[in-house]
Amino acid sequence: MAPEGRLSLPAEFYSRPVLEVAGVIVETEAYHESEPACHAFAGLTPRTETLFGPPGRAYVYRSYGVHALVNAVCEPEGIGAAVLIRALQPVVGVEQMRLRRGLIGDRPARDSELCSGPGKLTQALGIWLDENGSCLSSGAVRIGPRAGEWLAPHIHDAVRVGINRATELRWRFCVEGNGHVSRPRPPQSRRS
DNA sequence: CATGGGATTGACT
DNA sequence: GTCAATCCCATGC
Repeated sequence: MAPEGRLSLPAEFYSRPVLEVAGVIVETEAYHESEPACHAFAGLTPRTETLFGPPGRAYVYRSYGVHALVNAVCEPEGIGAAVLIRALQPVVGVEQMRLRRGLIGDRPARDSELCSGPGKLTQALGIWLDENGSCLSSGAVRIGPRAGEWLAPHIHDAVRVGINRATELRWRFCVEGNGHVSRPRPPQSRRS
């Protein structure tokens, strides 16, 4: 067994490109055409074309004129729905992420500042608007199943961030106690 | 055609 | 806590 512990990695793990970056999704939000916070609520428009398209593709749009935010399109084709990827725990390519994120003030980003927000993570991963419509199974940006120590995390639900409508829905989902989620942090689970 | 409002972030008080 | 940056696009006249 490996001296440090429980897990050793197959050689295949190391066959990746040296500039590849990867992380574990620790925060998401759900959006559905049936509720007005979803872009698809307005119906099929040039902007929402990807949202109404086949599932398993990336819906990437510009936020506040500045940031690119990435979603995983869900539900059958014809239904506008997606999951916004809001935060990652960085795993592979941390220094590449740090380069992409640039300076925070006068210093490099801490690990917890690399992907702790929907705009931050697209910057850290190098995702831009041209990824809109790309396949999340076979494209440059991929999402895979959880594995190992990240199986079955405890999930905290909360109201979504930065929206004014459908605020009753608790469709924000964070891995409880994880230090890589975005602000506002969900309250720590209490001792009982 | 003009307008207003963001699924945000980082700097600053 | 406040605020500007920055631009697409939905909406309304």
